[in-house]
Amino acid sequence: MVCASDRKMVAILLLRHSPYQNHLLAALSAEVFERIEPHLEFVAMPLGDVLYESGGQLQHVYFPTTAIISLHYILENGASSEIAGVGNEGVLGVSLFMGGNTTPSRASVSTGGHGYRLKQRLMMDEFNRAEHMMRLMLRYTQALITQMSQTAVCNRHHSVEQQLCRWLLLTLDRLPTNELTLTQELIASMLGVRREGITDAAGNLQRAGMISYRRGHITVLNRIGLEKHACECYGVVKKELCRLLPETGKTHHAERFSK
Amino acid sequence: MVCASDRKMVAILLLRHSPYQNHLLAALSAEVFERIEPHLEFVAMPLGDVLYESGGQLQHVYFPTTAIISLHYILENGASSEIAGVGNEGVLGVSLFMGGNTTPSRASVSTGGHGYRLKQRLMMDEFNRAEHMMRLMLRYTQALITQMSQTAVCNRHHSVEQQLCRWLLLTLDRLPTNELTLTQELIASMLGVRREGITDAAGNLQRAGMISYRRGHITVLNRIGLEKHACECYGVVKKELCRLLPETGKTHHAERFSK
DNA sequence: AAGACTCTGTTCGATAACGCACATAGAGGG
DNA sequence: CCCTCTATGTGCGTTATCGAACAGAGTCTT
Repeated sequence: MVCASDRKMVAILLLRHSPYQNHLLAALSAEVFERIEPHLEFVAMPLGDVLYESGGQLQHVYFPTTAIISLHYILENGASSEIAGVGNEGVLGVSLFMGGNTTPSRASVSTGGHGYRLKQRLMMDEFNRAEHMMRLMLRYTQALITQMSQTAVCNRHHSVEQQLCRWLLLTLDRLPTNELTLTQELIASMLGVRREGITDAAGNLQRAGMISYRRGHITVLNRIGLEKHACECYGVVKKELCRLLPETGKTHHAERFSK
Repeated sequence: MVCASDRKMVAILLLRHSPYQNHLLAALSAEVFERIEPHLEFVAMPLGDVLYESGGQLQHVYFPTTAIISLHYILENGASSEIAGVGNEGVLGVSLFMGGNTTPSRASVSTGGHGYRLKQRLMMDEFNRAEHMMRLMLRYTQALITQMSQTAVCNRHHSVEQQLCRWLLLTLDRLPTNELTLTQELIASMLGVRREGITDAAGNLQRAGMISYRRGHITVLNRIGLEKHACECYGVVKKELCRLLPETGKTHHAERFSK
């Protein structure tokens, strides 16, 4: 029988599906991990899937590996904005262990992929039983809080173009490639602006040589350029994540924030 | 010797300073409360006082009674926005027990008054030792998360006038009177908009008979009207707070959200 | 290969908020 | 009581984003 850390290496080397692709799961102690592993359920998360509806009861927490989940709030008039995103660095469903069980926002898949989920009951048992799990989850929650506050300030003070840069970078950090598969329409609904605004901004970035795109695909050509063009918000969110969860390791890119 | 609940009644009847004026402290079990009471330090919180600076180390958590604290984020260019407010319904310094110890925002007093504080060390001891304290703090933190997300969406989609209504209502809920003592300039910096924008919006509300104001003082005349005029955001934040912390009792007003 | 559909580019006027300049008017200190 | 300081009111022109309408272009289906 191989031990947990061996399996971790194997999974990474082969780039097969593995719970270790999620940074939080990977940061668990061997003891905790081995206890929950049998209960981790591998799930497909196709684009658009709604994992929970505003006010609904949470049955699971989700640890995305290749998928990205968007938490967004839908106003009475139908307008909406993304409040935060959750990728392989995090977990969906913090309200479960925070004690609220529901939140007034919707969680839907913004980048199709896979992930693992854990039943509410098991998560709570673990949270209450293992100091380690609780600390990790609370620190992640604080990183999420940072992301939300930053979104609030950014919405008020920065241009659509700057926000687009921030959003692209945050999304890129959760992907293994430098190509995003999504339409301008979708990005617009994430940022809560008009689709035309994204067309404008993306056009500018393309002319500046930072990105290149075609129907439903965006390739980032110059990451450093994007970072310079983005507002400070990206850096703050990134730095806080690294500070709060150093054991989750560095993301694919963005080494300059990993200090 | 009087017991805790006797003292609570006495404090309320006499309207003297008492830790029970803070809803979270009041919601603690007698056992926990009696343990921390000797360590609660009564502090004055004059307008403008900075309780902590972005990135600074937290030495205490603060439980406001009559003061209101504003968490705001200050951008590199000096612009700023309030991300959330903390009054007698809450506690300042959640990052302490969430495990981060610092947050990238500034906390300053937006309405002068008083409160109690507890040393970091004692707070942590209690958090780790008493299940009750931990649950309460986590549920409050989730309410705070709701407030932050709502701020993000509100910043994007609602007019200055609607936001002013929301802000007035939230502030009013934390005060025993229906008069706020602050300048338009100050409100503007809270909402992250121009002072002239507030002058406009406040003028409209006054003409509509909902408020009346003079230099540095705003009196709310028609609370129901304000609620109707505000965006949905106020109600959502309020309802979540009541849902998550029912034991903190209803606020002075806003009974319609206490369902 | 053709057609349908969806995504992207572009236009136009409308609107909300900004930035600045300056006038007026309370409030508090000497 | 006057004077000064600061808060509030108002009027510009400027800018960013919105809202709606439509043309072109890619992609997928049949």
